[in-house]
Amino acid sequence: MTGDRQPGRPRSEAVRQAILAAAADELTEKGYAALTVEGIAARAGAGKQTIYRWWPSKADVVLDALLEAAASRISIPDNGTLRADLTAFLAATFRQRSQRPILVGLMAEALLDPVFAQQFRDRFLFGRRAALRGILDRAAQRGEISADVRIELLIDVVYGVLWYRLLLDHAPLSEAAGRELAALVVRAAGQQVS
Amino acid sequence: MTGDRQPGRPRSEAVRQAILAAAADELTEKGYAALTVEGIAARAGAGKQTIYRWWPSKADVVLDALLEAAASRISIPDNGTLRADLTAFLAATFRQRSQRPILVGLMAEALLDPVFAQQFRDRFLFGRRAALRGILDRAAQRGEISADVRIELLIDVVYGVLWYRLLLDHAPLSEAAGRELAALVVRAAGQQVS
Amino acid sequence: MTGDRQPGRPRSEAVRQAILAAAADELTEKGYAALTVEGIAARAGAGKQTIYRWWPSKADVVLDALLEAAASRISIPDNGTLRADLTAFLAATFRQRSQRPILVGLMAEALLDPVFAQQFRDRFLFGRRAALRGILDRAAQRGEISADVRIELLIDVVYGVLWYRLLLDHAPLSEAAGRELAALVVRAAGQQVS
Amino acid sequence: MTGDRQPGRPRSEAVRQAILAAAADELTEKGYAALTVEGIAARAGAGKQTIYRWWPSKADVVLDALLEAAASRISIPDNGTLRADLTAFLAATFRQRSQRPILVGLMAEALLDPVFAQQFRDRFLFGRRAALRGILDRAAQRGEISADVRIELLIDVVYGVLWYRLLLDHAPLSEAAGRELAALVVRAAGQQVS
DNA sequence: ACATAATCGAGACGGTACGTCTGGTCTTTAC
DNA sequence: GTAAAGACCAGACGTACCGTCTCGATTATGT
Repeated sequence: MTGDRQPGRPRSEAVRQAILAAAADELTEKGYAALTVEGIAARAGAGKQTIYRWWPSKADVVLDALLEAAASRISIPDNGTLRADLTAFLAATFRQRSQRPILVGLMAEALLDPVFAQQFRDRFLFGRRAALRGILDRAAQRGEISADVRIELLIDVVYGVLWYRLLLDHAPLSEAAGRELAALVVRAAGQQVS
Repeated sequence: MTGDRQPGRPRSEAVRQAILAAAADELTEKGYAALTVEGIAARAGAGKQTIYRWWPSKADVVLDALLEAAASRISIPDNGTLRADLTAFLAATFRQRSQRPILVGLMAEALLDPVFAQQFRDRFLFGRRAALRGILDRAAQRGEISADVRIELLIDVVYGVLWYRLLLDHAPLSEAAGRELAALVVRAAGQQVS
Repeated sequence: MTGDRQPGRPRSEAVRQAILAAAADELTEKGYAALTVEGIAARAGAGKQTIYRWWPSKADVVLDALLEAAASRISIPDNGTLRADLTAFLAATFRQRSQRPILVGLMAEALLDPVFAQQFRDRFLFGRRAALRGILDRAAQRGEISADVRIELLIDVVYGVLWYRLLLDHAPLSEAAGRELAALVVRAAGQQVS
Repeated sequence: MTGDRQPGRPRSEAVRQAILAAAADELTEKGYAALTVEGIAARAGAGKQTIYRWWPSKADVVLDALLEAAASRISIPDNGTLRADLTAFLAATFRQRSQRPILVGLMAEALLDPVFAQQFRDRFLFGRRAALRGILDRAAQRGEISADVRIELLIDVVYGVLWYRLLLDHAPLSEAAGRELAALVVRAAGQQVS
């Protein structure tokens, strides 16, 4: 009746965390582009093989590190109006500016590697979309969103602008920018005049 | 009007084009991630040094190849209404789907290399923004855009959605999608009800 | 008697020998000047890194290959007279004419690279001198060498003539030449008339 | 009757000397191994083509530079005895120790390149041999050299020891060493006891 | 004067090998 | 079986020179 265990030495949780921590440290120190499996292993005091055994690529390690750190999730606000909710959501999102290099690095990786791209979508991006979808769904129930506007498109608009600015870095991701974007989405979602 | 030439053998235009063509070929055959300077040189029948002499990185070669090919620019439509212009513009943009791997590769590079990022912005992205801005400016003169909506934000919305889908590949970039996006932008740009 | 081994995969003896063999083959096929680390690695089916890990330069690889092959050492003859010993020694030395390109190549390298020069002296040339010194020491004990002739100078004479001809290639290194040189050394070593 | 000149711009003597001087300078500064045609051309303010037009390799440039400098030849002494002449000759030779790196470099080149080797022999080494042969021939006429000793072998002994030490650098090339070598050659050349 | 012809500086060009770096895999011993 | 260590094959990196080539400019000879 004992919980069936497979034979052999069990995976070390300590090692796993050491690797994730090492990845995070290397990242903040040198940036994503200079990240190497070799470097992570060396800093973690781990063998390269140990990393390859559990993660298919360095991007997956970083993704795990990101998800590990993202325990402090963005809370989904509920202020009664779409504009207020959106503004709060964007402000909370923009506040995590320290994650920018990580997000940008992972996106670069996803662009170059379709296999990782799916991981990134499924384990990270879709989660964020779901949070936003919650806000918009509630707004729709309140009648704040016109029937002929697909909510998925609104999500694309919000995250599209967000990522586009994250990548291009041509415009600020300030709280004011959040307010402006929220206003635009509200306007786009609302009823047409005639 | 002085005809002063610098001394030494002049740069060979034939070689330049051979390299750009080779880069384009390698790209379509193997994809951006598998692109190497070595491979481009070999296919172009050129020395590696010749590439490094004129381009700081493989990304710059690809960018030049892209710009060279983009002689057949997207024409800026003028149909009298914002919705029609936008729909035509997006349709024309989406039609160049063969460029997707190139664009995605270059964006990945820009994310990893800030120096190249500036090149990419200045020589490519800003050019595309300018085209779109032309359409929106005309609409503004016609009074189709509310005074409290910044045109730059509308550009971010259009290209944000476009790039977000290009990168994520979670939604189609079809003509129907173009129509839907155009409608949304028109709605967001238009006069508020009350 | 402790069986302590250092951790990690041990160096592969098979690979070491494959590299030395490949070096020897490339050498006889193309000559020392055309020898490249790249070529050796390719022929040995080894990575370049593996060569650089264990040898500082291609010359050191060749030197090792030479020493490996020189297991069949020149035996030190003992025929009772200096003239007979010297003649036999030189004949044995000259017989290894196939080594000429190797020796010449290594000497060229030693001339251009002081670091390798020391290796070459210590691991090869001094060994040969020692062999000859054995012969001359025995002759000295027999009283065949005048007290006012330094044995080291005699060694320089023998190997000086040998190398000078090896390098210049202006006179044969035949058995007859060996006899003539032996005779001259005996004469130089012998007692003065008055 | 004018010395027929071919048409076209004549070779510039100034450039020729600038190149030889540049080669000599680079040599003393960086050593033979680090010498490059590119470096010589740059320092001389000359084009690479100009060098390749007149010299087949960098070694030939250096050889010309050496011969140019060797206008101050070693005078052939005539003191009446072989021992005195040889001692003086060797002392004069050893005194030019500054030439060591050049000689060693050229010898290395000759070892690696048979075509240059012939140049080096014919234009330099054989000249030196001839000087020594003059001394030995005179000694032979005076009866100082036994009939059964070939003069060419004696030359090999002298230059053999000289080059061997030049290359190996294991023993000094001092005036004392010259006296010792001269004594040995005299002894070897002289009449046998019995 | 003006063509002809060879030289010169400059530097681009196709190549080749360099020595380094990283990626993934494999082979040890220790636990 | 997992882990650290580190050797191994593979192959691209960016650099350095090679020897050749194409420019414009220069400097002579032969009309």
